[in-house]
Amino acid sequence: MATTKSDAKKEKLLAAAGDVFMEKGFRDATVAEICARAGANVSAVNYHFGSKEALYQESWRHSFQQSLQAYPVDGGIGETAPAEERLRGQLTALIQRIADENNKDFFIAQMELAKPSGLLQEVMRTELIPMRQQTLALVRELLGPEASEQQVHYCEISIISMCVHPMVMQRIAKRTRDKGMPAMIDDINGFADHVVKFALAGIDAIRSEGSKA
Amino acid sequence: MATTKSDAKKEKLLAAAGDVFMEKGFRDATVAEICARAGANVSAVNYHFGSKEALYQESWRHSFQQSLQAYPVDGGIGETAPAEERLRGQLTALIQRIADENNKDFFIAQMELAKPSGLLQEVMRTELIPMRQQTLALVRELLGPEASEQQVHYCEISIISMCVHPMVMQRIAKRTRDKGMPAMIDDINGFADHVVKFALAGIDAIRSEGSKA
DNA sequence: TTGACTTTCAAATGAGCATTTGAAATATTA
DNA sequence: TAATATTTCAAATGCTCATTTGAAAGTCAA
Repeated sequence: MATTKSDAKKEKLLAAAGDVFMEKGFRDATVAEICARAGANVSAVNYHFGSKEALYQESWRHSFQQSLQAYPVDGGIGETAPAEERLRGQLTALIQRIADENNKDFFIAQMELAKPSGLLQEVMRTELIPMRQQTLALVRELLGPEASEQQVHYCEISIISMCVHPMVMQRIAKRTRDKGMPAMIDDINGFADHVVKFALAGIDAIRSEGSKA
Repeated sequence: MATTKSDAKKEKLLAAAGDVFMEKGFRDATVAEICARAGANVSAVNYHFGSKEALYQESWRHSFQQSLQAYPVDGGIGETAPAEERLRGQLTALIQRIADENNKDFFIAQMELAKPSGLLQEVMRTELIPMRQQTLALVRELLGPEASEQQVHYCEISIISMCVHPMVMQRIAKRTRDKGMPAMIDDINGFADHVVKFALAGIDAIRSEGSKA
């Protein structure tokens, strides 16, 4: 069975590719560098994956699976817990997931959003949208049956933004070793608490303004 | 005076460059395309600006000046207005600024953050940081003198994120003609109102928890 | 108009890179 | 072990650009 050794090499290529794509983006990553880091010959990529593009897609999927496994969407909070706790679970998991420097998928996705190569569009849609549905449902529950769809929608956007944007910026700042930004968010759990508190207060305010003020 | 005609051409190049850099990013934008759109010869870029890199920096600065002129940071709310109103002014201006499809600077900045070329780092720092100081000061005022620096900091991050992230995503969705996303935020002012309400509620909640609960 | 500029142009030049190739090395199977 | 299939390799190959070049047009001042 040749697969065992061959698979090990593919694994190494996937890992190296994830790193390089995260650092440089699809266009600026070179096959040569990926192969060098994986200790392989330049032609390994084409041999094992067919093309740089195919490797890109594979490597993102690979990273995504890993990161979801490490941080389940619900944050380990069961469905029977009160809604506030479930929100805390989801947001904390999301924040931790982005903060974890081993996770490449979120970062690659960010670049992909900023300048789509088109290569991940399909993969991302099928993977990411179901995740947001869960938060949407939870927000709807917290807002109560009176709330309009638009209110639910706006709240969900606000809440996700409070998690995603700061954490992505944080990682960027770290990467660029920006001395102007002195470790903005040092305590991940503290920040997650802040976001949950802020979010719940916001939801309450919108809720009490009635269905479209 | 040759400058008059020469300046007109430079202006055209700057505009075309802004468009192309916004659509493709620095790396994928080609000098050939920029010149074609500006109705100029390929060597025009090097003749007028020295290099593609220099054009990139110039064109960002140019876009930034334009967009700040169109949307002053304070949103036209004077310093004597109550803090809540000044916050509304700042956030509304920021949201409108990003939403305006004539503004390229924010979008280019987004790509630059996701994958820094290093070319804008200095320009952006000097331009963007002073802007955030204003929001920071306002949030500090709203939180009251009891609030810790960390609370001020976290709140400012949350609020800016609620403005920036959704609007950037919105423009991305529009650009990619994403049929999955049906015009998420149709009413800019309505969304701005939502954000202000949400933000003020969050600030209140943090304020009433005391200086670090 | 003439002579000194500035600006435009089409055609090189040359660098960077993904991908191909065909031979060599290595593993698998019988 | 010999025949066959898989995997690696160094060296092409060929493409896409940014930038250069030197000549041709334009422009201006006298």
